[in-house]
Amino acid sequence: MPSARTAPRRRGRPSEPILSTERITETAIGIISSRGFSDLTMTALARELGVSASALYNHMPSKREVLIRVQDRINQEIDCSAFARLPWDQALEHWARSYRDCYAELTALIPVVAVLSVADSPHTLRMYETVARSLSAAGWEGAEVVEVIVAVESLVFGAAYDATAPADIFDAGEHAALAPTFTAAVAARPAEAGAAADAAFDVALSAMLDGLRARLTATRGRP
Amino acid sequence: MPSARTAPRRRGRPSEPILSTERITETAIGIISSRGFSDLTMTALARELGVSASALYNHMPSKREVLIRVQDRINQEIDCSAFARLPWDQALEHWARSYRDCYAELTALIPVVAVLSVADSPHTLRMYETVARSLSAAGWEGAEVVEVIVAVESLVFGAAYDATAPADIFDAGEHAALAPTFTAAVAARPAEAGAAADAAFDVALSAMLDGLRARLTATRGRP
DNA sequence: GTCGCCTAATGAATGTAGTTCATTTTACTT
DNA sequence: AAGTAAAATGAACTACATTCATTAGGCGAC
Repeated sequence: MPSARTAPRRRGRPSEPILSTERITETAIGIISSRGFSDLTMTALARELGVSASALYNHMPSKREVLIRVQDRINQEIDCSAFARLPWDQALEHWARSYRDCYAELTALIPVVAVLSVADSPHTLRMYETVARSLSAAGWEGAEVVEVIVAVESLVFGAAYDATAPADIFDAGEHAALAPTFTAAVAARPAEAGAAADAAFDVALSAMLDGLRARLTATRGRP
Repeated sequence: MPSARTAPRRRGRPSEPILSTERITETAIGIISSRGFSDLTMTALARELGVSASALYNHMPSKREVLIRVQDRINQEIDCSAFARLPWDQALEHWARSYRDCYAELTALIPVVAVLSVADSPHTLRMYETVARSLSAAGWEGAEVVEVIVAVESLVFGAAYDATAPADIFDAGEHAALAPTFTAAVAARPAEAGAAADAAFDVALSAMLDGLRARLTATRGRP
């Protein structure tokens, strides 16, 4: 409980440093987990750390930098273990599901991470290397390796949004008469939002993997 | 040029209304197109309309509402014409490409639209109905219709981010030694960011469509 | 040893954005 | 003609990220 302090610290450098990039990053993740992404403000982060907001800027140049650190840490949670024990396609499926689950809780990070250079994120880079090795060993060649990764990742980010959408997102409301076919199809979905999103992700992911498998065997057929 | 006014308007209701939801929406789109999404502030919008910022709140309850209107208008730009003249899978491909192109320019809108109820967006709803009819006619049944739409849409949103990512997003920089396989694959990509993203989207979309085609014929094989 | 620099904190201030509110003026309704 | 609703203004409020001047401890060089 670092937020509970009795006497306000006096000015000047403390004997023992209070902050570090690691502590800031972990506290940021803690706030996101317990209170949600929108509560992650520099002020809230500072309060949680028992420090003034401006002190953060001695360790992080900007909030964006905090988010970059958070992202790299979060990506460690993505389960890449399947690549060590399963063929590329099954491993890719495990990876994609774990990836989506991670970011379904963190959709607010997607606009940041989707356009973030991997150069600043060593753990993320390690993850890509694991995937790339599996694909390469399976016969994917050259740029295709990256294209397959990007393909799955694109689906994952989009599906993460869908996973957090409210249950009634496709209810036409008063305009239902405008879209009878669509409305009927929506009515056939599971009532629970999570189940509906899961079903759609299943369809999407298995279709994409089927297509990728077909492409790989077609390519290997004519070397 | 509504932004150029000589005398500041005096207080009170004007004889002729200056604002309307339509005018606000169109001006918002104009700002996004000419100056970019980040320049779309309520203040900038008001200035462009020759009005004070608070006046906007007589017509829109929040900025979010402005974005919802913008989104519904933007979705009219998505090309759905292929559904009238091509089989479901080819039409879906045309639609997905047009959809991605639209949102590649507007990634900042994705977090809003991806979780937005269609009830407030009649044009979006009409688009879904067009797609749903084509899928339904092709033999997709019940909830599958929505699942296919969500599958393609998820890919589209993710790919839109990828399309706007900087060219060096996958450059490992000083950590290249950590990821030799991945780095080699990245080096084989087209140098130009747009071309690389297009190639990845091609792989993703054609894989997904191949998989969906296979699923449909498999289902129809055993009724 | 003490001088000076770097580091790491505080607290005040700044800038931007979205939003609210009291007020004013006009149009519309009865 | 009176009363109500609509549509503008301008000032104020809030939240947030960020900057700046200031203060104080740690530490290496003379």
